[in-house]
Amino acid sequence: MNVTGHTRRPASIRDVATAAGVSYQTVSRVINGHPSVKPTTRDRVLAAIDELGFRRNATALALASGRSRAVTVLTANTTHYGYASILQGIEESARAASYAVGIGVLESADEAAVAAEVQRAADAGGGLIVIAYDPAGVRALGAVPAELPVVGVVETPASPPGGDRPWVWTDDREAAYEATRHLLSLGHETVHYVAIPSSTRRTSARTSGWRQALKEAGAPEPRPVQGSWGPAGGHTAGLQLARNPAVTAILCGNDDLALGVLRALHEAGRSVPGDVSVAGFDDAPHSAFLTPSLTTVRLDFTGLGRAAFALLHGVLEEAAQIAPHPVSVPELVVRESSGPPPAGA
Amino acid sequence: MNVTGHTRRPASIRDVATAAGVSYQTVSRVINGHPSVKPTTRDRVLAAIDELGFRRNATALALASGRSRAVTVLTANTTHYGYASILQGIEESARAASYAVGIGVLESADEAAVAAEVQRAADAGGGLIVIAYDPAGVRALGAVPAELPVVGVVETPASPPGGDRPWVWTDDREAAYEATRHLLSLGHETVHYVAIPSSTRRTSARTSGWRQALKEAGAPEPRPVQGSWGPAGGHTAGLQLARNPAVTAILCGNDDLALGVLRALHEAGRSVPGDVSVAGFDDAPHSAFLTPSLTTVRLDFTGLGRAAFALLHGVLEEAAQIAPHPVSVPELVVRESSGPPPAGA
DNA sequence: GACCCCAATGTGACCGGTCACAATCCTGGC
DNA sequence: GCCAGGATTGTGACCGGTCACATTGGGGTC
Repeated sequence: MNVTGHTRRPASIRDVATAAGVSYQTVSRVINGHPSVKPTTRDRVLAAIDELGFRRNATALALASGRSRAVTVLTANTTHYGYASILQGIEESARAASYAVGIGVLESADEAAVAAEVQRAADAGGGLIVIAYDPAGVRALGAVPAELPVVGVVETPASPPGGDRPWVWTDDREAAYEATRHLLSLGHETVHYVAIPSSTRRTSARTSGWRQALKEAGAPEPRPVQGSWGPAGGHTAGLQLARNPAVTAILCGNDDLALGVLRALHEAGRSVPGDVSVAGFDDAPHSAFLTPSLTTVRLDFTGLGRAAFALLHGVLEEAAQIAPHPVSVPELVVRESSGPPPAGA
Repeated sequence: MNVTGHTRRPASIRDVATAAGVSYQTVSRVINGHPSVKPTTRDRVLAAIDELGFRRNATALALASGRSRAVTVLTANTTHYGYASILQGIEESARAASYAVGIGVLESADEAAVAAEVQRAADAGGGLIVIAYDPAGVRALGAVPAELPVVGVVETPASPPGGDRPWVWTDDREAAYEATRHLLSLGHETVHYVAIPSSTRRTSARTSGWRQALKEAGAPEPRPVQGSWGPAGGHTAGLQLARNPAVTAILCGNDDLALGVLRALHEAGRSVPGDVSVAGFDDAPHSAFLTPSLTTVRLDFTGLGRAAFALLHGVLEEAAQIAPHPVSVPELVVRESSGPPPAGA
């Protein structure tokens, strides 16, 4: 360890080289684990490295070699549970692989703004992971230049927005299908749906899973209510649905939405699950502790993030053991907010 | 724009130079806005830049100049509301200043693990922002080498863990004080406290604000109940408090904790605010939509993040207009979960 | 018309690594 | 005892920028 105090510039490989009495190239070989270095020499170099507290300069490495061991995550949001968990999963495995993680937030879905963000991310070097659950993300994924290594975390793999690139996804369709079936199986005539904003013009995977379950059961298909991402949107949608006495079951695009719906029903004087059943999506940490606790579908966002990184890692290094389809299985969690419809209905 | 298709290596300043018939240094001057370049020349260079689609290589810039326009945020968590919001605030202003944002998660508070993370962050170059609301963060802040530009987001500015470095903080003490006073003013004999884990051994700012309010009112000071960060911890603590019929008011270290407490009280058959009043901390997005909606203290985490970045920015560049004490003012938000104590009490 | 000065531009070295290739050292085979 | 050939090690150039300094070209001033 360097105890001399004068820690001016950090030591470079040439400093280490002179200290060990070898050439800088030999030092380079040692830190890269190159086989043909005489053990004696290696030890001398390692001693010098330790003595000078040498650390390989990541910037220089990136410049000289081209590879940068870095991922930039492009996302429209960092605070929502799902997004944050994906990010956490990415960071976790990136750290394990000693990759640096950068983030870029897509504040607006505006074409120019998105393009600028993608550019910035590209400038950072390394790989890219784009969370494409929303219009901004989808647009960003599409704006990534073809030569850049990128993995998309997408809502649904069908009809890729950005060509044939690697994606990961959760089976939202199946998840929505199961949740809807659960509600129907309790005896509800049909299930209403409060949607999160769709990432594209097309019908979202969640919506189509819900629709399929209704169709299979021969249940009437009400028009989905458009929500936003947060509880406020759910609240608005919930007030609207609460006015309709025929509504006895509501599936929500995510748990925050469900929270808002729960509140709206309470304000409208309709009890849950006595009058109306509510189910959410994601199993956010607080959902189990609501009153009533929320029936929801648990999605493994962290695992999704890990899978995304693994995929990117495979693309960036040929040590690629890419899991073919890293789809995690959604799990229905039944809690207090769902039950049979009221006797009269 | 480059339309030739063959986008091999991106253009460098030397490519631009030959294209414009000048030396690379002149190109460098143009992209840096150096004054002494003849307008004619500048235009020629700009044309070449546009033609070749040149973008300055951030890595090379960092290596050659030393400055890297990057911040790394070190945090123990990315999913909790407060942390995520701070991160969002940082990213927001970093983007505005065209700084890259990196994140490093302190998964364990273990000394060696923390030191490793700090090292990694240091290797990334640029500045550092450490969120030091918890033991891992505090330890990380302490482990940052003196020569590294760093800003700490700390719980309380007194008795700095890392020497006399720049920090930002919110006035948690005042916030807790106000919340407690609010509950006392409703007529409660005293206020119980469910604490978030303290960042240090010492009494946290929130705890001491609560204590002060009690003392001033001459109210008895019950022992704080130790919670965790999430709803589960609040639930456990809440069940414990619910057993004590004397408890009529509970202040919680954050809204997630309060959520758990609310649930526990419900399970114990104690109504809120009829039997017990509950107040939280942070004003998370869902708190307004709980049933009952949560009385809490709103803290401007995003603003805190912005302030942290501004401070760091000032340290990194002498264009430093550092706001002296970027303390945002907490605001009490009274909702349904707090009210007068039951008549009999 | 000589001289000086400053605006405008170019040259070489350097940041801290890597890569490709050259040079040296040993060691065994004949 | 000589030489081939692999094991070790060293040299020079380069990645794409910046920095410090040298060089050129006019436009005053006297």
